Amino acid sequence: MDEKYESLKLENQLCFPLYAASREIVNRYKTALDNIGLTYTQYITMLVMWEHKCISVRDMGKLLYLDSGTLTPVLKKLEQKGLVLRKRDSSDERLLNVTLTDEGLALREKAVDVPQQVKCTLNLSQEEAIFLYGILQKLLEK
Amino acid sequence: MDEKYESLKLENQLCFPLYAASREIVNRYKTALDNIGLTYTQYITMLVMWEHKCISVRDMGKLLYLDSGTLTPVLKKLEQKGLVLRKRDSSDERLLNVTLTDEGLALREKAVDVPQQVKCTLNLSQEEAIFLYGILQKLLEK
DNA sequence: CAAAATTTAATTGTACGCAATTAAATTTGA
DNA sequence: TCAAATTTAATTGCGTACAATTAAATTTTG
Repeated sequence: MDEKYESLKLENQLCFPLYAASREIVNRYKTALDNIGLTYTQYITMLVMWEHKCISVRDMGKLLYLDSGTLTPVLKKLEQKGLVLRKRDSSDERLLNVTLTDEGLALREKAVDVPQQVKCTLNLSQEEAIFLYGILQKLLEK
Repeated sequence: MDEKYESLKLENQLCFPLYAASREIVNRYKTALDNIGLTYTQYITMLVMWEHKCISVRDMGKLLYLDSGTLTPVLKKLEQKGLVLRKRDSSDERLLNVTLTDEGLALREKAVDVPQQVKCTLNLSQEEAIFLYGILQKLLEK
């Protein structure tokens, strides 16, 4: 009788637990990130900086799937904190290069055990984690 | 040498693809939801309304893992659109009951093929979808 | 019973995300 | 070559998320 609307039940949505779990995990980072003075978005931005040392906003956006509308204010905040520098590329003034400062690099020492702190609070087996990672990558493919 | 920082590489984070995939999926709902005039948050709120007809903000919050800080403005917007009514519970004035209007119920007819429209754009097999669902539920457990 | 504790929704303030637009720099192509 | 198209970051505006606080209603407890 109500079969017609079966697909609209919350429990039949795949999107919803994905959305809820994402927020839940970001929340579990909160305590660990508070200790190093970063928000989650600032943290993943710093993960990119620690790997690349210098990168354009464009390339950062590709790695994080975020546009300048989101990144510009985040990067300005990180600059305020003294963790990065923002400077136009001399050979292409459209590009803005973001570079890691000594202070930004130093923060990595404090961030190094953040992943472990959070992993402890998750209930996934190694196998589940790997499978989940694979599926999520597939979802992210264009 | 750099092993110490291996855990801080973006590709070794489980949280990041979860966060990125969640945003990606919400985005894939955009076109279908634009057609019925809802945002994603308004949509999942309406999913609850279509199932329950009448529910308190408190219970809605438990189902969606959202607090009144998020829900109050969403529900006010849905009320503006004429899709729901907001009224204090007569036996406990602390509670605010949200009820579906005829217009809100009518919108379900237009929403009924939203899930199918979005599912088409995903690349997951039935098995993968079920496994993903199970893992996400596990993540959402307290 | 009455004071204290709890529950509930709303409000306030901060920080995203993202679409759309703008403006500047660069590249392309007739 | 130089006008048109493209690329890039910034800006603007809207809609969440969420912590912290507030205020009202209810429940608990001494």
